[in-house]
Amino acid sequence: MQMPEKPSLDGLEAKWDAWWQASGTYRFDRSKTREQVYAIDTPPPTVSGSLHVGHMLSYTHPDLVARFHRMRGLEVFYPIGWDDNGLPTERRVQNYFGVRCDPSLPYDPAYDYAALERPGDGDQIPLSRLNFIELCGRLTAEDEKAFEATFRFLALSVDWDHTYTTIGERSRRASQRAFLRLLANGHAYSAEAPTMWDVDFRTAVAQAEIEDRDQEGQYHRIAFDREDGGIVEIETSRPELIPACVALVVHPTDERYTALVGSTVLTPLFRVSVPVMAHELAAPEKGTGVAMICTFGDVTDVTWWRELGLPARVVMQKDGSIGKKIFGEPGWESRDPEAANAALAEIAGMYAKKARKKIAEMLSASGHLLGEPQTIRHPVKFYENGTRPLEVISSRQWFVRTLQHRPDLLKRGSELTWHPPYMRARFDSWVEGLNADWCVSRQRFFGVPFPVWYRLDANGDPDHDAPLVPDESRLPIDPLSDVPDGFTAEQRDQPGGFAGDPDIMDTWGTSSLTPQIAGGWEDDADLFSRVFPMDLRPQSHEIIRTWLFYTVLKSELEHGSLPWTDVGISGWVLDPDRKKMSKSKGNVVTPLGLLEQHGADAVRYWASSARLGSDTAFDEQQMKVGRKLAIKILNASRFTLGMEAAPGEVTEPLDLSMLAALGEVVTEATDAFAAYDHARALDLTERFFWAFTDDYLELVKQRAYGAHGEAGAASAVAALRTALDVLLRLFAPFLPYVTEEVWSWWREGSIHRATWPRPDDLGPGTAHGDGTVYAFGAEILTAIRKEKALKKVSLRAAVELVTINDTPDRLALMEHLERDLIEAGNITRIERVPGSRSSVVTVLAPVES
RNA sequence: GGGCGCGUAGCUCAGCGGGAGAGCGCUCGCCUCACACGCGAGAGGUCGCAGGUUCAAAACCUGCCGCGCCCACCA
Repeated sequence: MQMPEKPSLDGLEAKWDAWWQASGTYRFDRSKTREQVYAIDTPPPTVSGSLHVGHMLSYTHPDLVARFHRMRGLEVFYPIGWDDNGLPTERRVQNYFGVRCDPSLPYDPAYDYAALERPGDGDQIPLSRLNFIELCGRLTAEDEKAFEATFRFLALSVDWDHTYTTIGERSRRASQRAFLRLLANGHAYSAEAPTMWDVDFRTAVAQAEIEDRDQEGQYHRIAFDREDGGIVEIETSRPELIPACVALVVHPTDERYTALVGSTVLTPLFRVSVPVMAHELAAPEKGTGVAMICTFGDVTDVTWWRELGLPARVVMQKDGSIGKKIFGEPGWESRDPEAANAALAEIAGMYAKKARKKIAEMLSASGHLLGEPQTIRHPVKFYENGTRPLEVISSRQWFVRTLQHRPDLLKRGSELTWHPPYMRARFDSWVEGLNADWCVSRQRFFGVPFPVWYRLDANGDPDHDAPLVPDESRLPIDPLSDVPDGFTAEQRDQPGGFAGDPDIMDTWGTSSLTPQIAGGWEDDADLFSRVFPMDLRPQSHEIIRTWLFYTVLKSELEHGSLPWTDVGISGWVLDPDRKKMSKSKGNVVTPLGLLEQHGADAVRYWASSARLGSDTAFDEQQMKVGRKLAIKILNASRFTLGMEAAPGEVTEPLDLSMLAALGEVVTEATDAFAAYDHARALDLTERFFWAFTDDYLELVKQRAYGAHGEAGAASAVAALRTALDVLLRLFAPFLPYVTEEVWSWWREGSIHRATWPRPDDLGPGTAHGDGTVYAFGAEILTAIRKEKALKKVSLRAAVELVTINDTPDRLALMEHLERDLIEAGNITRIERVPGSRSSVVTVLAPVES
């Protein structure tokens, strides 16, 4: 036995991480069949900055499950990826290097990126699309190394030979293949349609990436002139869109306005004749009950525009400014084109906010603004990463059908086993609230391109209705570099030639395929058959509507099945103010700093004590408790294994009773773990362990040293070792480093490949024993200690007499405890008084001077 | 506006039909030959509020109040 004189936690992480990697402890054995495999669809963290404290929580949870099932004999498929593609990375690269992507520039294969690596440079150096993509790849590769180091410190038992990136070749191939198949079977389509648009990033965004933010705005009460005299009053928070107004709308049953429906009114300033129409969505209680329909102020406008068959007069441009249009031309008829053009010229080029103020002034001057604008707070839609409100802009985009699959998706949601179950409500409410198909194209650069080209007609106009697609064997392709079959490179962007689709996919277009990418879908059909559908999707709750939803959708459309059977939802880490731990705070408290300060086992202990689904307070105190537990395990192990007496048969009733009690813990902890309640499994184990060291060790210590002969010592040492062996394995998923360290002192191989304990491991005695003797012994010991504490004497202080008043049944147990108690309490004599009460009276010996 | 979750000792939480609990913190002790990075003991709570069901409610039902989150068409 190799046991250090003074055991310590220092350096355990580096030592065992290296050993695990070298011995392939967590390597996936792909010879196992699907039934023998437990597969986890690990979240690929976004590589656009640093890990934060929340990651320590949400990545520890699946690791606990992985280690539990691995020890139970399943082969665990536990891959990990890095989500590097997407807008957050582009933004980070732009800020980090001071560059911007200019797709009009030619690619420079010899570009000197080293010259750029001056963080903080504010210059906007233009880079070609491919150079920009290469630069993104360089930075994310650095981040990925740092992420891996932190996760390995945390002891995630992933197979580090099995990693992927979402911009990598396998991910691009899988994403493009999935897209082509969706296109082929009609689940994907492109359309020129109004979509939510971020004017800063200049890209379409999907419903899932939109969030409401409460903003200040102004209600403007505005008069529209009726052509037969009189006015109609409307209220709007967006008067700058009056030039884009195509109609007014009222509710069909709103008697105030019934007579108006069918008439026309003139828009103020622009003098455009627009109809007053009726539609169910008009809310009589909002504003005046008359709404202005613009192309497009919001998504309701889109509905009205479509359902009422209105024309489009768009003034909002893709950069968020008001464009120049010419009134008087077809589609832009006005009763006074000159005035209309003059009015538009006043606001052209302005962004929405400025134009709003300007047009309010103009309306005021013309007498169409009624009263003062009323300041209000109202929800405004933003892209989740954006800073300016979204606009509705009409453009050509790719969509994946979701609306028509709603019933199937709800059914899939109900087939999933959710941990905790109530999280399913979030999935359901999201699916039920879907109002648009998934807009999956982005007008960005660092992502997976759509693998399609378009024929150009003689005028050079693309034929979007019949895209040219590559054979799947060519994937992945870049349509802006690669050439479709039957064409030559010279025909690119030439009339009669072809053009590549310039867009990339929503980052979720790739992330929604993590089970397929990690599982080797099509690239490695053999592997895929052994891991898919997977067992567990661990994730946090705020991405149920994105990652979880899209993954279920893709799996349904491609495989007609769920991608996994179980979902485990981790909560958030809250700072002491009960707010979600913010990025800035997360940067002050870095994961690596925490791991170094408290030790990985301690951080894992904190994470493990949080149940799935519930948010958790960031609590370094709890990490200190975890560290104390790990140190206690070291010391208790050293004590147990340092006993000189040889272990023998467990014969003493106290020893058998302790093992029986531990058997109960094994059963309950196993059940809890199997039900994804890791926190309960830890709690049960920890509770037993502390009582084990405080009471059991104290009770048998002297006997184990040989105070009552060889047989008594042999029984105690055997029981101690058996208990230690089982406790170490129960602790192993939570505290992988300290348990591996102790295991290495006296056992072969890794504890993380050892068998998860079963009640049978506690020996035959447990079959007919129970914890009664052990519990009673602890109770008496506590009573004696209490007396000493109250008398403020040492726990070694001699006790002259202990009188135990109790029922005959319980007193009978003393037969098995008396000798051990006398040693543990330094007692001269124990007297038993039969009765009905349960009490212990202790008489201390006089203190010797 | 709809939905979900949570309100138990100063803090973090467990308990979810019959004893109000744990850890931390606090107080008081103890160098006891595994551990002073330790050990022992103690104080501390009308279990958010109000009704109801029950022999019995922290736990079940109803209604409030508070907190957090998810969803919802910006007039």
